[in-house]
Amino acid sequence: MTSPVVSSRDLPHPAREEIRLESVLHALSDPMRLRIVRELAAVGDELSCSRFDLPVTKSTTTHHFRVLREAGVIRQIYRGTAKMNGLRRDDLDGLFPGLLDALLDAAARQAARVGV
Amino acid sequence: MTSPVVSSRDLPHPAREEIRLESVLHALSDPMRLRIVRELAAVGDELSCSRFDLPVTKSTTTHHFRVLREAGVIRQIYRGTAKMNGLRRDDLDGLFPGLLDALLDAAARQAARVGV
DNA sequence: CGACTCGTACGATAGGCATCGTAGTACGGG
DNA sequence: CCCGTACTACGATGCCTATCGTACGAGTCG
Repeated sequence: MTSPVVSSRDLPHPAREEIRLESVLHALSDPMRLRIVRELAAVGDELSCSRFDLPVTKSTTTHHFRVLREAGVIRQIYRGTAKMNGLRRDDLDGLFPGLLDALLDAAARQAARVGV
Repeated sequence: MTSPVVSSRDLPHPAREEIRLESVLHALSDPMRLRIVRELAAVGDELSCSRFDLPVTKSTTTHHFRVLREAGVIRQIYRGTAKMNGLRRDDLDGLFPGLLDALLDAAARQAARVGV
């Protein structure tokens, strides 16, 4: 059978059962990463890394996306030269029902309170 | 009027409006501190530090309680030689409705899944 | 007072991590 | 085939932090 590889480069993701709450919380405890996740949730679709306008260098951006991926918060796949990022909403909702929405709501409330 | 000081030693707590989501998530991203908060929520009352049987020294325990207090997750007051710890549920619920319950539920689910 | 318990303070240590810069790899288009 | 774009890898740096041990302070009880 022909190989089902979509892209030649694959990225390691934790399986749903391997996702740890502590790692998710740690990933979201960084302002830059929380911002990324909020933006992903707002768009509701996959976004390439370059679509984010973060006040850090590309190296640092790569680092943050890797932390989010290894924590199981986002899924990353290569599509051409772009690296698409999507929230693992189904996995997170399956493991921790209501948590992601509560977190996003909390972040939105704080943003509204403190000022974007 | 006579001074309303209950105990001679007072501890610094962030006001409700000063509590930051990132700090709360960071505080709860440590297994030891998540365990403390889960126990506090389960009991539903104040507990002295010594009521917790944690696999770390007393110095480290003190450190974890301080992180939780400075993040605004718990409130600590001295009562005699004991230092009582209580969840700041009203403040957290006021700032981030549903978040604490979602977090506690998520922690309980993971504990049930992985094994206490 | 004196002993004991509870918790703190301080220093040390080892590891983690957010950030950067530079050099490099993968892919797509002319 | 060469170039540009997108992202990575690696090393450095400075800061934060989880942990410990020891020495100390504050209360309580005999």
